[in-house]
Amino acid sequence: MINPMYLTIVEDIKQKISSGQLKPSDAVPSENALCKEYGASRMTVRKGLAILANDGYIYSIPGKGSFVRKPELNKYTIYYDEMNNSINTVDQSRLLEVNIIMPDEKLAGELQTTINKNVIVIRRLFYTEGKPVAYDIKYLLYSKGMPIVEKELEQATFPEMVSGSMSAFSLKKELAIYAQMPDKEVKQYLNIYDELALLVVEQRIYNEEKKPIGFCMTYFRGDYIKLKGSSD
Amino acid sequence: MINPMYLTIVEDIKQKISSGQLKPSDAVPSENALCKEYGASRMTVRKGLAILANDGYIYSIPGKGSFVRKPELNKYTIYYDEMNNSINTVDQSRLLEVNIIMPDEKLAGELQTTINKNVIVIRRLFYTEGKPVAYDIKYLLYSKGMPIVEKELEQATFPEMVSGSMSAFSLKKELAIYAQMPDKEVKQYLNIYDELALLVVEQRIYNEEKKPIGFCMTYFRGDYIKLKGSSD
DNA sequence: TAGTGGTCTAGACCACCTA
DNA sequence: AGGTGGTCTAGACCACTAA
Repeated sequence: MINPMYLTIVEDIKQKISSGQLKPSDAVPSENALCKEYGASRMTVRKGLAILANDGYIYSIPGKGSFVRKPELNKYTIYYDEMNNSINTVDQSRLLEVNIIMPDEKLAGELQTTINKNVIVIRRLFYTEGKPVAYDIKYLLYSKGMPIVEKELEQATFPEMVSGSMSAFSLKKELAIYAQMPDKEVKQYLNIYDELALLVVEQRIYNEEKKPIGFCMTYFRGDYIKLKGSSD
Repeated sequence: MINPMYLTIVEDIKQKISSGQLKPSDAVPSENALCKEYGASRMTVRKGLAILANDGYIYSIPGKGSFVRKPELNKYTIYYDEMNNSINTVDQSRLLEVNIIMPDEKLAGELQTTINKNVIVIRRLFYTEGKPVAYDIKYLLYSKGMPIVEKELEQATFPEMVSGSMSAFSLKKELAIYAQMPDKEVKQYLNIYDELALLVVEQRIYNEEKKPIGFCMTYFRGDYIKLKGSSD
């Protein structure tokens, strides 16, 4: 056999689901039935079903059976890196400001901290072939191990800045994406003289306990960014 | 015991990784070592390791061992539905056009078909509280089971339109997201009189063999859409 | 009570890697 | 040759569900 037996089971059931022979909320044959059908032991059958469950094809209810799941029609995976997107790569970065400030009330609320706690501000401009393509501003709660070398700060993405000071495995991250007209300040930074739309990406990073660690806004020239996502 | 043993193993190793006690590319103790450490059988240990591998914490190399994976810092999951986003819900939809056309060369290329094959066009306007918020245009290769009832077409999302004619499990989908200024046509449709940015979302749907089934562009008023994504 | 999935064991053989 | 992970077995006991 080229394939291990559990993969044969997986492929067979996937095929039955994809072809419509098994429809959402239909029952998959019981583990014992599959054992007999394939002449396999129960652990082997269960390994196959575990893979199907992990891939989102089925779910199991103790005492009842395994059933075909309704597919998630709206789910996509996106890889976001403020320095690289599907139509552009930042080849140069300029540090506009690195500072320690007291947050105003809005920022303090965003970071769930108080206005007398120090916050690091990092403002950068991203360039491609000498032209400014994005304006980036980050606010970080200080913690040990933060990069403070300018060369590092110029090149680091948001998660990278934080992952120096803690294991990146425990980070929770959120994105918000929207379109907006530039204000005067951003127009100046990005050399925008005529009408041009901005793509704005907000990033929030939390620790394991969902406490905010950092907040970031990146304003991309609309003609220099395209984000891509895909299912599976 | 409240937790099954394999979950204890999972939590222990996750904790060691999150705390930095085990770093990326470090070796996880071998299966036999874990068997002894927890007094468990090998299958139980392997079940724990399989979960860690599935969650992206470790990977295994036959003959060598299991190792801590570098976390994916840039990965996000986004749920996209042209009718619903994090700041707005479409409460009404108007069908502008349902038609069968011969594609021009650009569209034929996009759908990897020829200019003498029929293509369905569906153009819609989305409203919120009586105001137009998005202009939506879809091109579909015809196949059996397509919805052709107007009421269905008004309310269906792109994947829903296609999933009537085939199992949604076999679909591959892609998104592209960018910002753009509206042209005259879109300005009219969306009642835009002053400067307003558009968020444009392109959707592509493919069948199992990666052959295109449909292509869709949705132009959102920038003030009526915010897409959200998150890690894990 | 019979059937279901969830957990777990104590073996086995294999292919692979390192020394 | 000895250790590693990958596959597989033939049992076991449990909690849950349904008739």
